[in-house]
Amino acid sequence: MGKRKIGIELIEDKKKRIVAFFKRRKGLFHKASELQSFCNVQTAIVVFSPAGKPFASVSDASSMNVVIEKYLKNISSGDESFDAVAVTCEAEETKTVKQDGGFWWKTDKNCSIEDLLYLKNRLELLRENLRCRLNELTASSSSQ
Amino acid sequence: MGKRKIGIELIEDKKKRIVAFFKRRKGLFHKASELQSFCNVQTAIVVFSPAGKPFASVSDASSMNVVIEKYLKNISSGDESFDAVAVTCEAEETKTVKQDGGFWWKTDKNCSIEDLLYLKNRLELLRENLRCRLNELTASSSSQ
DNA sequence: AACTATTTATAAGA
DNA sequence: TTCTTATAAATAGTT
Repeated sequence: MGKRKIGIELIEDKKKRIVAFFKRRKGLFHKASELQSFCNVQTAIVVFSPAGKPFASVSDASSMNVVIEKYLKNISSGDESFDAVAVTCEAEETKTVKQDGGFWWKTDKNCSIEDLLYLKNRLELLRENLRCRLNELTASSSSQ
Repeated sequence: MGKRKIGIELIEDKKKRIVAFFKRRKGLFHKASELQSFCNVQTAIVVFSPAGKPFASVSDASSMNVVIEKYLKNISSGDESFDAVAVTCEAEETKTVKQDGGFWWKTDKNCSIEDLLYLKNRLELLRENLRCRLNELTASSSSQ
């Protein structure tokens, strides 16, 4: 949107990229707040700036936070039934990008078993990483 | 946006609300993916539909780790500026999409309403538990 | 930070 | 939902 259309690719000019990031982060959060107001739903968004600074937008004290909490709770309790929903995108992935503006969210109608298994594996990896981090924290504090 | 401007308030007509939710969830995730591509940044969004169905969009498999790691660090350092994740859900949504070599969008198809509500509840407890656990760890280590 | 030419997103309607 | 269309919003490039 704007004076010229830009392709779905990294904005090379660093300065422009930074400016675009702030404009778009603002826009994204605004959209989230509209969604909350119009539809009365919870939303949680986390975005890291190019410099690595986190920005978050949460509809209330739960959403994302809740996700993390639940996840950790799951880890500590050893409950294996936890099943979260996760989606992955690769920012610089350019393998099979569609040209007509038809993006990933408007294609498949069916979620394959493979997709679900892949997702499940991703989540299990995440849990393991969290477990390790907690172990570190626990170890460092108990060793005092 | 559209043929008429609507105020920032709940859309009373339930049917219109559902339709708006669908459109806007799609738009929100689209904006997130653009942000990722244009600025090469990580994003994470989680949304719960009025019916409690979770929808998520995470930039990549490791970003969720990053988000949580950052979240842990932020909490322990007392930095409250952190915010993340947006989620949207739609009661009858039954799509899951994968495309563009890494872009994922999972709505749901194989999960029951019960599963989703369970997930939602689990998520809503996560943060509190995390905070408590970190407080314990911080307290025990700093008191040494 | 503002402005504005354009592109996008989307509320209604079919 | 799905598509089209009239409008409102977002934003790229510019000042």
